[in-house]
This record gives sequence, structure tokens and C-alpha cells, in this order.
Amino acid sequence: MLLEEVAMFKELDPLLHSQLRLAVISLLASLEEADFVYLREKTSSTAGNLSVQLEKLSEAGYIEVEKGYSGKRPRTTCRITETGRKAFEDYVEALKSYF
Amino acid sequence: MLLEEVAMFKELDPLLHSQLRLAVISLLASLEEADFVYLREKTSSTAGNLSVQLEKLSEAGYIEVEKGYSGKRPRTTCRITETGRKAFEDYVEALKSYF
DNA sequence: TAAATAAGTTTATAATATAAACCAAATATT
DNA sequence: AATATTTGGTTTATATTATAAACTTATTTA
Repeated sequence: MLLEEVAMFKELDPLLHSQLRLAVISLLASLEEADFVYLREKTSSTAGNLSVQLEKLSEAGYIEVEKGYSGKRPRTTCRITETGRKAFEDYVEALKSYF
Repeated sequence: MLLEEVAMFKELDPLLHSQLRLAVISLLASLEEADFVYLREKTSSTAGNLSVQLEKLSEAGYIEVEKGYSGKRPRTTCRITETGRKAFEDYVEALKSYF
């Protein structure tokens, strides 16, 4: 029984290996809560793109999305979950194997 | 004339924001020279995928690819260019804006 | 009341990543 | 010697992604 070589580079979670999703998670990791408009502004993304990516993060259980109102206007609020936080930490750790 | 807000997150060079291409550049950044088979093994990639990604890095001028022989067998040798090294450094720097 | 704005969602498209299939030459097997 | 296998790749096909354009619905503003 030989020693298998340990993989040199760690897998990069494809859900986080996306510029916009990574930016979103990065923001939520330090803010704990942010709404759609704030995220759109800080990430300089289009609403369409952001909407799609939030949906993916939400499906993966990395964030929670709450659709409510601020006065009469719709307001979508996002929070990172523990799963999401862990995934973010793992992603950062995995990246280190590339440097 | 107002102060424009500085973009919070830096752009991630799409050429390097790819697991396999990043692994290749990472290897070449520290090795200065590596052949196809070595890269395939260290990155645990398929030959087809590697071939495509080497071609992209080469087209971008990030690496130089030399096709020769080792005895009678084909041997493809790769080296990082200064452009490639700079791009890698910039990529790492840009990533920091996400952490 | 019409036009513009806000806050998103849905849909279309182009680019990507990836593996499967293929190829030519060298080596090993019978 | 003929055939099969391995080596070192390339080309092609496919499924997934990332992204913006187009659309929707409600709310202000003129």
C-alpha cells in the first residue's frame, strides 16, 4: 500500500469562485445584514446579475434572503448563514494552496 | 465635481480566475519551467483540459510554450513570462480586496 | 395623467470549463 | 512480424456560467 500523493491544489468551491458571489459573501461576512440596493452599489453589479447570484447563494444555503418592505418600497435583505461563513473560510483557505 | 466612490472590489483577471489556469501559473511562478506531463500530474487535470488552458495562457502572453522532444518522445515545456508573472501578482493583490 | 424612477425578476446570449473522443508515434507483447 | 498498449498530446462536443438586456410592477414626480 503506497502513499498516495496529496493533491497539491485544493478544490475551489465553484459557488464562491465567482467574482460577484464572492464579493457578496465577502460583504455579508463582515456586515451580517445588507439589502439588495446596498449590495448592488458596493459590488457595482447590475440588478439582474445580482438577483441571479443571490438566488444561487440562497439555494446553496450560504445566505438567507428576506423580502419585505421599507415603507411602500420592496426591500430585500440578505444575511450570511453559518454554512456560508464556513464555506467562505474554506474558500479562503483553499486559495492559499495556490499562492 | 464630486469624488467618485472608489470601487470596493477589484476586477479579477478572468484569465487567471480559473482553477486550472491559476494552478498552472502558480506552479510556473515558482518553477520557471515545467513540462506538460508534470503540470498535468501536479494539477490533477486531464490532458485535454490542460491543453486548452495552456493555449489560452499562451495566447494571452502569460506563458511561453515550447514543443520539442525528449529523445523520441514529444515534450512540451512551459515557462511563465514577465507579463504572466505581473498578472499573477496583480491577481493575488486584487483578491485581497475580497478578504 | 403621463412620465420617470425604483426595485427587482426573467430570459437570452456569449463565454467557460471540462471531459470525451480522437490521433500519431513509440514501445511492449504474442 | 504483427498487434496491442501506452504516451503525449489536440480537437471537438457539451453542459454550465456569468452577465446584461428586456421586462414587470409599483411608486413618485412633473
